[in-house]
Amino acid sequence: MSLPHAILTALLERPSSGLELTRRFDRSIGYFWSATHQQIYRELGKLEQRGLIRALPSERPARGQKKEFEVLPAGRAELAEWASREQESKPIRDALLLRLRAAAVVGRTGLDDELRRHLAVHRRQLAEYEAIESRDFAAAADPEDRLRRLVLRAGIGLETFWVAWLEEALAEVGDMGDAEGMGDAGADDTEAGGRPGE
Amino acid sequence: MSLPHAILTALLERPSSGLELTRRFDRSIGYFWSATHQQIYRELGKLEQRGLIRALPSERPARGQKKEFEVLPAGRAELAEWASREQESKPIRDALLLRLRAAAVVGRTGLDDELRRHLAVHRRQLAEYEAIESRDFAAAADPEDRLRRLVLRAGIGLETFWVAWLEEALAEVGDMGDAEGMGDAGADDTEAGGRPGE
DNA sequence: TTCAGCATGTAATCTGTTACATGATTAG
DNA sequence: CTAATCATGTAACAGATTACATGCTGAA
Repeated sequence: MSLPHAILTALLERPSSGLELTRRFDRSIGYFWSATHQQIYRELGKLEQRGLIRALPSERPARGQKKEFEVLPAGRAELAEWASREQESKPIRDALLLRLRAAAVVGRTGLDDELRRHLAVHRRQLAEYEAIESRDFAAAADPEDRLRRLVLRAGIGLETFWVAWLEEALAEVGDMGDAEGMGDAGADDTEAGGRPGE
Repeated sequence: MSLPHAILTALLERPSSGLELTRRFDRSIGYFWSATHQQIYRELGKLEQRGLIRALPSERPARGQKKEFEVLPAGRAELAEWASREQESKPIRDALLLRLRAAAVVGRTGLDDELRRHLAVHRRQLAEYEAIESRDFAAAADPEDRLRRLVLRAGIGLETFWVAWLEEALAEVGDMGDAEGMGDAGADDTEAGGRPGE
């Protein structure tokens, strides 16, 4: 149930049309909560029905015409309530880690190319975040900007971690030689977190 | 499309029944790809239909009776193909970061309690990973275990990051005083990654 | 006047979540 | 024999993804 709240936050920061929101989700908010335009339009419809946002009056409201939304007081209240509610964070869900685990059983074909590719992606993302930080938050003073900077620093920290881990992984994998580990080594009991209790 | 491959990996490591898989997903594999028992049973059914796994012959196959599965050669091939295929990693999707962003607009009520709560969770998880590492991977030698250890080290790195970031966040938020920032400060143009291009 | 790009939307499908249903086994 | 637990499932729904459909606007 986070997408509607992501949209409310974005609309409070600036009233926007569906496509404008989509573009902003490709950049700022979307850095940690992505959404496609289909999701956004559907959710805008629901939020309007619930009376949390409204379309700004337009001369010609029609299909293909721009339609801007703003947050109503009920929407702000709903967002404030959600933001202060207890919520558990979801566990990690990362396909690359899963693939490494699979590679331990079916072989490491193409693994180092893939690690290198991901390393390049994370290095680029890290550089982007750092550019944003020095451009927009060189002297963050008010609480609002300090909170936004904190969020950005989470992105920087995460990308920094991935870069470091991928470098470690490449060194490890490069060190293993060409043996592919295709044999049925899966019969042993070793499993991260599992040896004694399986 | 990762859940079937997570299951294939787990079954190659050890043939199991649905509930056994569920328990293993609560620990090792589930640390980075979680799944409920309903998802697992549904997926086991599909994998069996596709001829990628089969149920081990049992005396009395019936409802309520344990039913163990093993991976067929076609399943191993499918997993090997998937593991070597190019795949993009999904962007970050974290509700806590979203809530910080919302808090910048609607106020920080209850935020520091929530940060403290998350900090405790991540500290506990980090300790758990570290215990697993020293217990199961004190002397990892073969490539299979080195890959599994690498995956575990990703978990350790991520939790380490979160602990550090949450400590930083608590210091920042504690430093902001009791002003709640409820004013309509959202009308300014500042947005992480957005100032010039919005 | 046609084409590219902007803008809004629908439909189908897949994945994940929550709630519930049912049978088998074992301890008291 | 009853309750707890193990074990396998079904159903309904919510959320996310992919593909497609439609209308408007301005430039070549």
